[in-house]
Amino acid sequence: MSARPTVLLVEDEPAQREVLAYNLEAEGFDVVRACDGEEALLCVKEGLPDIIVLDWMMPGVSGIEVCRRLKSRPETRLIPVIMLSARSEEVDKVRGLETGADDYIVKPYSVAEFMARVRKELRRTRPSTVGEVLTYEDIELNSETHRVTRAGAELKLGPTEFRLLATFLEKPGRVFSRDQLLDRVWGRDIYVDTRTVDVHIGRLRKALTQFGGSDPLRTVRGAGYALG
Amino acid sequence: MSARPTVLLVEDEPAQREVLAYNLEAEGFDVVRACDGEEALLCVKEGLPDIIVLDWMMPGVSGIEVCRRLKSRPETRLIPVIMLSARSEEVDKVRGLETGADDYIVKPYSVAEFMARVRKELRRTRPSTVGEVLTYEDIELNSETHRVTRAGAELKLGPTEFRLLATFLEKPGRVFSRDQLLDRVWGRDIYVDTRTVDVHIGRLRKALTQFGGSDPLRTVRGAGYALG
DNA sequence: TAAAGCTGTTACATGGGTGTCACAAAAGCA
DNA sequence: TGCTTTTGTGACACCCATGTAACAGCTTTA
Repeated sequence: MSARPTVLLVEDEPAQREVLAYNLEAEGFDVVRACDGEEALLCVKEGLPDIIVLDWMMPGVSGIEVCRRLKSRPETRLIPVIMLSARSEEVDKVRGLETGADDYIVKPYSVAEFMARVRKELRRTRPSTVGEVLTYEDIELNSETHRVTRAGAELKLGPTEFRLLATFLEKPGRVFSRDQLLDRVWGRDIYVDTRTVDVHIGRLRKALTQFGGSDPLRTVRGAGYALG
Repeated sequence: MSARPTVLLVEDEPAQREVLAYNLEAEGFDVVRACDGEEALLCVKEGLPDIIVLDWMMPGVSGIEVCRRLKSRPETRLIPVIMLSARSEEVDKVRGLETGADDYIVKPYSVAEFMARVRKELRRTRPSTVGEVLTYEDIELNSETHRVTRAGAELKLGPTEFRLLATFLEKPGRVFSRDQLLDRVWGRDIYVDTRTVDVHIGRLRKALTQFGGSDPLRTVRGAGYALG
């Protein structure tokens, strides 16, 4: 599956948030940041993350409430949730787990401990994540060596096409809207014309079929693109 | 590699120190003693030990400071460090781990436990750190003699190029970003311009091809560099 | 102490990747 | 069928990432 698991990091305090984000990104995770409960729920709706790190105390919708809602919906129930809290009382811990959180970290904690917990949860729920090779049919993308092959032949594609293909390979079959692709491939704060996506899809198609083979990309009119 | 691994034992209290030294020597280790942080750093500079046992509380440069310095330098980063401390508070433990210590033993401990931890760290790190010869195709790097050859001919390269090549040789094919290379080759807390990596890549390329042969380094546009 | 070697920075050339546009083609819709 | 909307794609100008020479500061060596 995904070589870059997506972590939804929900923490209202900027300093804390960025420290964790820095370490997660350094380890190769895609980090989606959220500052409060409402934003968190929105992000989950946008694109399902592979794991959620949730601060307990937040303005607005609290972490505990977010967790409760996620765990009560079938489509989000299986996403592991790690709760962060400043309170160490056993009572809180119990309540945290009762809402369905999969793990619970009490501040202060070391970054090493935090990373270990995240990896543990991901190992538990996505054993296939450990491999860094994404495949779909005869297409292989190795994110470690940055090489892409189709039916054994190496394909030459630019950085943008590479990330684009990687995005599709993470969730084969899923339809990505142009805006979602811009977010994931180009970056959240980049302003680029939507049609640029079309052009790069074209380039990716050309690259994927340069040695023959059918076009694996599907255009979903009015919605976006999908792999397979 | 030496049949007798060298242990650098840093402990200011003589009784403690001699008990540990006695047991280490009985098990066939070469023991180098140091009474404080400054002496410890000097010993490390003299000749790299295979493992370091470091007392937390010491006059002058503290154990935690010694550890931090060792872990921030590429040439000493891989030496395992075991911290000894009388404090068992969680806070201290966290701080100890954040400095990069590989293990942490809280006093009082049994000698058997101590020896077990030392053996464990050596088992973990020795195969890859001590006297290993790294190869890729016709390139050979001997970390013990600090010599590099290609197709049998000895290459002359500077310290930075040496560590750079060693980094690539540890994972041939893997793409390292410039930031990752700065972390691993220069050191985590060194601030150096990213482009410096490019220059040293160029120097390494020139060194590797000075007697002919193709350039084994691959530039991955927008991502970094890789060997092969 | 001088010489040699190494390092990090800067500046400049260059080539390839990028985004945008315009128009063609296709797909929906009435 | 005719019209509108959406998508495919060739062309092109731009500019950013990379390669590299030059240089000054620093450390090591003779």
